[in-house]
Parts: sequence; structure tokens; C-alpha cells
Amino acid sequence: MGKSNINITFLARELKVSPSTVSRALNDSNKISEKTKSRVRDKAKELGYELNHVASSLSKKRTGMLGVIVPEIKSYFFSRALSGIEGVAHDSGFQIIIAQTNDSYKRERDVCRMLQSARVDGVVASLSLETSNVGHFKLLQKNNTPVVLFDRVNYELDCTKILVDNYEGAYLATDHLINTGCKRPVHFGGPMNCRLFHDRAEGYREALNKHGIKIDPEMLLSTDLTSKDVRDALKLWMNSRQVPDGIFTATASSGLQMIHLLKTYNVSVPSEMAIISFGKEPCNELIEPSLSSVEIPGYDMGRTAVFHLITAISDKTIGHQTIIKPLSLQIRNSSFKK
Amino acid sequence: MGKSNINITFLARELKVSPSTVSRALNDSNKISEKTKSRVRDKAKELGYELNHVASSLSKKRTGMLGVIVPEIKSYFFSRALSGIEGVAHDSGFQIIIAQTNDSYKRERDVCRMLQSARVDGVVASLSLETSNVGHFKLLQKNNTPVVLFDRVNYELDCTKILVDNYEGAYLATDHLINTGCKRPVHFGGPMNCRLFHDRAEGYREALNKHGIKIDPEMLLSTDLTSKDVRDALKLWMNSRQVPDGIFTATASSGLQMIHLLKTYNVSVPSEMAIISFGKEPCNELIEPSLSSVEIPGYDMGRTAVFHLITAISDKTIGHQTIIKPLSLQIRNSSFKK
DNA sequence: TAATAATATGCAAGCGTTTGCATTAATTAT
DNA sequence: ATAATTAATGCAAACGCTTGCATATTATTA
Repeated sequence: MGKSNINITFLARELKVSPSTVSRALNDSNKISEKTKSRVRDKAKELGYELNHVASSLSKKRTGMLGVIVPEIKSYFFSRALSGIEGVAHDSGFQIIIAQTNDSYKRERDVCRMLQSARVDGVVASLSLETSNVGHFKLLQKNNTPVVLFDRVNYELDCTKILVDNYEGAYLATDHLINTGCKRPVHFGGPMNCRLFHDRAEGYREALNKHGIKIDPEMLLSTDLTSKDVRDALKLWMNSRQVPDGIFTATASSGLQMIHLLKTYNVSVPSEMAIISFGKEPCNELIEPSLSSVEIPGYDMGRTAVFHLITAISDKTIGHQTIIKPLSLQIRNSSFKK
Repeated sequence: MGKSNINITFLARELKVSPSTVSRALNDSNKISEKTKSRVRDKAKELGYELNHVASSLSKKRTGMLGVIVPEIKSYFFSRALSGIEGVAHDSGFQIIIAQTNDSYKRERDVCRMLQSARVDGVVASLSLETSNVGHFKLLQKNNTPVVLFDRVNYELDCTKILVDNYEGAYLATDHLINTGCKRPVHFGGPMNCRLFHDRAEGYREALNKHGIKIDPEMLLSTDLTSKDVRDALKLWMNSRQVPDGIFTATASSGLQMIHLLKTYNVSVPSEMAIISFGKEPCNELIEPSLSSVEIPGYDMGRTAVFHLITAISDKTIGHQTIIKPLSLQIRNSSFKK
């Protein structure tokens, strides 16, 4: 710890007042005369005094720190969310402790414990893929630390949640594929224990139902979303007796990879195969053909999440909310058939 | 602050021992008998005791927190660096407070003050574009808080630095363009007050020199790297009396955008115009043609930076180092001429 | 068995703030 | 001028943990 020796007591001695007066002066208490305040402030600046936030936190029983838990900082979606989170937190005078889980349940639990120990004033989190038990978050809540979940939420945890309607978005995407002429749209999905991928699959299913398209197992794949999974899926489909004419991918990166790989199959997009992804990355616009997508407002979700967290911190009586952020369907060249 | 009422004193009362014994037992001090240790640990677990890290920090005069300052969390490079930073920090038992500056000098200064106040044990930072004065970092150092700079460094600050050889990388990239046949390679550069962009421009210049290519002002552009800057640069070049046949961009995203825009100019890449970028994004591989680049090991730089920071924290006598990470030239289809 | 050494525990101060309450100084009303 | 208010300051405890030193307990040695 940088041990700037100059503390409130030292200032007090210099000014021949008591430490309490210094503390109050620096906190702009109305019990201190303007004259004293400015004397204190001047001396503080002169000596380069910097409040010891640790001591202050201990005394005030609040740290002004927020814990932020995400599966992976470097993912496009989460890095945007983090940017939003940092922005709002900073503007409200909070600092953020960020931890990533690498989609490991164990690590998520550990991180919760550390944040608990650090006595953060609140936690905003997006769950790891492995997480089904949320006891570690309940523990935080029991200790009076508000929790806000975003994107990857869990319905067992009673807290404010910020999410998008994955079911609806998937429905829209699939519906769009069908409307542009796809007779056999397939879905490249994620792990079904994760609610969000589950919902995307269900939305897909519903769209097929509505249009009276029968679904067979080959059409709806649940995968771990790795590059290999993408290649395997495509191989399966391209070698199938019934080659699909449209793909709805559960993530942007898998969609991008599909477009890339389809070139090696000599399949033309969108005329022979339309594609649309759930989620968007910068490359969606740059790749050829550009990749249609359902856009998730990551930055905005992050901002909203902290905003509600901070609200909950300052007024613990406020009830939990579930906030659905709007998705937008962006049609680009990968799914527009002439 | 989650006010779990159960603290060390409470545990002590329950166990009929002194708080110091509990503290020592939980810290596995060798002055405590195994029997007592396990009694304490059991009770701690039973009652769900969680160390108050704030109080502990105050007492120990170290927080186990690292400050991390980056211009923008959501940028591809920095989000990867952050991932690396978090990983190493976590493994060493540190938590990280992340702040972004949005490339504002003022905000950077503010953030340093806050981190100072939070008594972080050390700071790893990448400077804002506006920063030329580094007094705020010197202040941290004066308070005995080690600072490690990475990527966007400043030579006035005496500290450990992790960087790449931007001059060399730019030289290699430009040299490559010339070797594949470019007679008039141009450079789309960043703001020159930022050392790193300055160096990239110098490396470019040197390569032209070496090959005896004369340089005129139109060939070397210093910009703010916005989308508009990219469009303007391209317009300038394409309408020039001497249209270039190669572009070396100072960032990946501008290179990607160039490739995209060149299609509207009906210029074929690489046969009419070769392109290579400094830095890489996922899209470099997916765009058509794929974009050659000089790759910066962001994740690795982040890891190395914290590693050295933590080393410096535990042994303050260690001298400062400047570590140059290797760059790799990745030739893809945007610069390979048959 | 007493003296000595080693082991285990406790006491109390300290880390730097904050804050309720008591006290003193300045102001106003009587 | 004195009493009653109000404003400004100080005292001391509290926040929860750590740690040097003192003490008590137990084991070891002569």
C-alpha cells in the first residue's frame, strides 16, 4: 500500500485542530466554518493529502466498489458491456473490480467469495455456462449485497435482471429466413443448459412450427460453439440427404465462420444458403457477404445493469425488476434474396 | 457493505479464545496448535465467516488490489490485454480495479487519484492519447506504488515497460509491401504525439528510404483514426495524380475499412492495391481478401505487464526493465501478389 | 523434581477514518 | 449584562483485523 505518511491526524496537528474537524472539513460538513474548511483544504492540497479510502470504507461500512463478473473479458459482447458498466460506475463515483470466470462454475464461486471479502457494495454478473446452482449469489444477497444479473441470467435467483428476449429474437431471425424463401432453415445452437441458448432454440422451433415446417434432429444442433463444432455442423449439413437452404446461428462468430467456410463448399450466400446470426460483431458488416443479425445492445445492457445496481444500493427497499432490452433485426446481404 | 455481523471477535467469543488466536489460526500461523486451528476453521465455516478484506488491508497496509488503466475496455487489443491481466492477477491472489480513460488526460489523472486513494498495491496502465505529462504516475510512484506501462508508454516515466518495437514492425510491413512490388506504398497513420504511432510512421519512412523511394506529404498521413479519416484518406489517394499501389495502416480497423471501401472504388486487392495493417482483429482472417498484418501479442503483453508489476510489488528493490515483445508478420491475401 | 526451553495463547495498540455526544465559542434574544 | 440559542470544535469510541510483546501452559532436560 502506498504509504503516504500524511493522514488526517497529521493534517490536524499541522493546523492545530482535531482530526474530526479535518475529516468534517474535507467532507464539507455544514458544522464546520467556511474559514476552517478552506484552511484545511489548502493545507491538504499543499501537502498532497489523499484520502485513505480503505480506512474510510471500514469506518463507513461501504466501499464504493462494485464487483463485476463476466465469463470472458475479451469477448466482443462482454467487453462492450464492461465499457458501459465502467462508464456509469465512474460517473456515479464507483470503482469496479472485474473478474472473469472462464465459464467455470468453481471460479465463479471463488470470485463471489473474494468480492464478498472485499465488501463490494454490489455485484453485477453474467453467469458462466457451467452455472446452474446460484447459491454463491444468494450468499451475497444474504449479506445485504445487491446482485444484478445481465444477459446470462438464472431464474432461480431473485434479483434484478437485464436481458433480451432470446426467444423472440430467434423467432424473428428464423421467421425472416423463411420469409425470404428458405424451405429448410437449420439452427446452429449453443449448450442447452444455458437458458439463453435454450430460448434461442425454442424461438427457432416456434417459427418453424408457425410456418408448418417439420423439424428433424439434424436441423437443430446443440453444440459447445467451438470452431470445430462449426466445421462439423457444416460438414454434416452439406453431406446430408437434405441440404439446408438457411442457417440461423446462435452466435455471431459461428455465423461469420460459416460464411467463411461456405466459400470452400462453393455454396453461394444468400442465393443457395441464407445466413443470419444472433448477436453481432464488427466483422458482420465487413465480411462478404455481410452477415445479417439480431443485434444485442451489449453496451446499453451493461449501463442499465449498473444503473439498477447502484439504485438498489442506495435504496435497499426497491423491488427487483426484469428488464427486457429491445433487439433489432439487421438485414444484410447474407439473407436477402432477390 | 454487506454487513455479515460475524467477525473475528464473534468467532473468538464463540470459541472462548482471543481474537488474535482466531486471526492467527485463520492465517495458518505456526504459533497456533493444529487442534486450535481446526477448531477455528470449523467454526468459521460453520458460521460462514468471511474475512473482512478492508479491515485486513488497513491493518496490513496492503490491499491486494491492482489498478488497471486502459484507454478503452472494448477495443480488441485492450480487451485481450485485460483478459491476460485478470488471469495472472487472479492466479496470484490479486483483484483488479479497471478504469478506462476514453483517451482523456483529465480522466486519466482522476483515475490515478482514485486508485491512489484506494491504496492499490500497484498500477498497470496504457496511456491515453492525450497524455504527455505523466506527473500523475510519478505521484503514484512517490507514494511507493509501482507502475508498469504497456503498449502506450511514455519515456519520461521511469518504470517497467512492456511494448513491441513499433518502428521495426512498421519497417517490416512496409518492406514487405515493397518486396511484393509496390512502387508507391502509403501510410495511414495515427496521431503523432502518441509515441507508438510516431514510431510506426518512422519505420515506414525508413523502409522507403532504404529502398530509395522518395516520400511526399501525401504518402504519409497523420490522422485521428476515425472512420471519416479513413474515408477521407482513401478519397485523397484515389483522386491523386499518383494513385498509390500499397497501403500500410497504423491500426487493424482502418485496414479492414480500407479493404471494404476499396470495393466501392472498384480497385482490386492485392493486385492493384496491396494492404497490410499494424495490429490484427478477428476479421482480418474473415474479410475478403484476408488482411495481412503485423500481429501484436496483446494477451501476452497484459500477462507480462502484471507479472512484472507483482514482482515489483513483492520486491521493491528490483530495477525497471523495458521488455520488447516480438511481433509477427502475418501475410494474408491482401498483400500477396502473384 | 526443579529448572529450562519450547509452544501456545492473550493483551493491547495500531491502521486512518467517521460520527454521536459533549464542550466551548460566538451570536442573539431578553 | 445575562441567559438562551446557535455555531464550531473536540473527545473518544468504533469499524475489524494484525502483530509485537508479555504471559501461561506444556514438554524437555539436567
